Amino acid sequence: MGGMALGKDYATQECSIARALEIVGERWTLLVVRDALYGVRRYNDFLVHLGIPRAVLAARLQALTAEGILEKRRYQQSPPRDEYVVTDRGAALWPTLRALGRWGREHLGEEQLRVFRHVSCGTELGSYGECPHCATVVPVADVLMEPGPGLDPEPADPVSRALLTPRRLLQPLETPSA
Amino acid sequence: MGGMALGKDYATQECSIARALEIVGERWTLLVVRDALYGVRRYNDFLVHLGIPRAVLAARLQALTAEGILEKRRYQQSPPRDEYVVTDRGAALWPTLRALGRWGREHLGEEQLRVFRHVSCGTELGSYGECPHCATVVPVADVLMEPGPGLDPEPADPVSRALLTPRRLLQPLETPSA
DNA sequence: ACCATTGATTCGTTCATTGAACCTATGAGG
DNA sequence: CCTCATAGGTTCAATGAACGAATCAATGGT
Repeated sequence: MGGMALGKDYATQECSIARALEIVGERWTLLVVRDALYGVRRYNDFLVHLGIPRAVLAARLQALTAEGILEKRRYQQSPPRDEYVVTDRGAALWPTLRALGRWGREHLGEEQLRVFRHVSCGTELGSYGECPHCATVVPVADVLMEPGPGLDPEPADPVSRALLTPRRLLQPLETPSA
Repeated sequence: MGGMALGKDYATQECSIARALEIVGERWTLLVVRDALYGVRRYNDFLVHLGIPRAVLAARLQALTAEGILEKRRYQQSPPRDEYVVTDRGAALWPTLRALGRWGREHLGEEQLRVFRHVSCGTELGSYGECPHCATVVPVADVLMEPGPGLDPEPADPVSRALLTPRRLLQPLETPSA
């Protein structure tokens, strides 16, 4: 199938976690998926927001597309331009990212950088992305993201600035790009 | 503090997920934590179960200890021998690993390799590690792990064999070691 | 003709991973 | 006392991946 070059797979492991990490466990990969869930779709937006080397970004986008986590789609013909959109399989990584982010905040002693709420009731999400109030798993598209108290209110790059306004996950990001 | 050498951190990222990945995002690290949650504690048991290079294992154990995810403790004096035990901070990574494993099984088309149940009622855990019957999030120590239908019933190494018997998470693994 | 934008590829340097070999401390057996 | 076995590592050369700067390609605007 895709890459799976030497040393990239956990050969001896008979484990779903290991299989998952073979796909999304490389450096930068989960941050690309995170940005995609936040609504980032364009090569240049990933680039400036992540501060990732261009070659690595190209490799990750290709690998994620090959694995069906992102989908490459042409959004304009006349200078041919492509964007990368999360698929259902990619959106299904939300609970993992939510759990990881929550662990990071609770155990690395940070201020809250982003707040995630159930859009229909306003309740803040639990560790796995569930709504404690409604006692249901919140679909990714119904998650509202707001800036938390610890987040820089005047970030340098336009993508970070666009991500300051409260927005639903998956909602495509509009970049001023000027 | 510990490592954080050049290129190991996601410098521009103001994000709890990125902070978390700086600690547990390197190759092998989450599998070491997984094994620790399964009850593996000894250098040699990690080694044979993971098939990890010795130098990398030593580096990861040291880093995880420095970050307070594992605790190094002497379990016998006379030939001085140490074991690595998960701390609360390490156990708090369970939701992340649970979410990742679930994604791996559901989206990479695998048979179920391990089954996790609420020990007090026997109900299989839901998508986000909760008990559907008791309607609570199950503490890590109350999770019962059993082999699933897809798991090899006659594995080669003694650690995998010891992990075949139903057991609670965190419960120390007894290795026949002969 | 020239410059700007978007989405990349190429390339030399640096860093991390790998696997084999070696080292240390101790105890057991002969 | 000598040797082997065990547990827990360290050292090293070779390979692979990441980094960042430079370049390229297609198009459109002025």
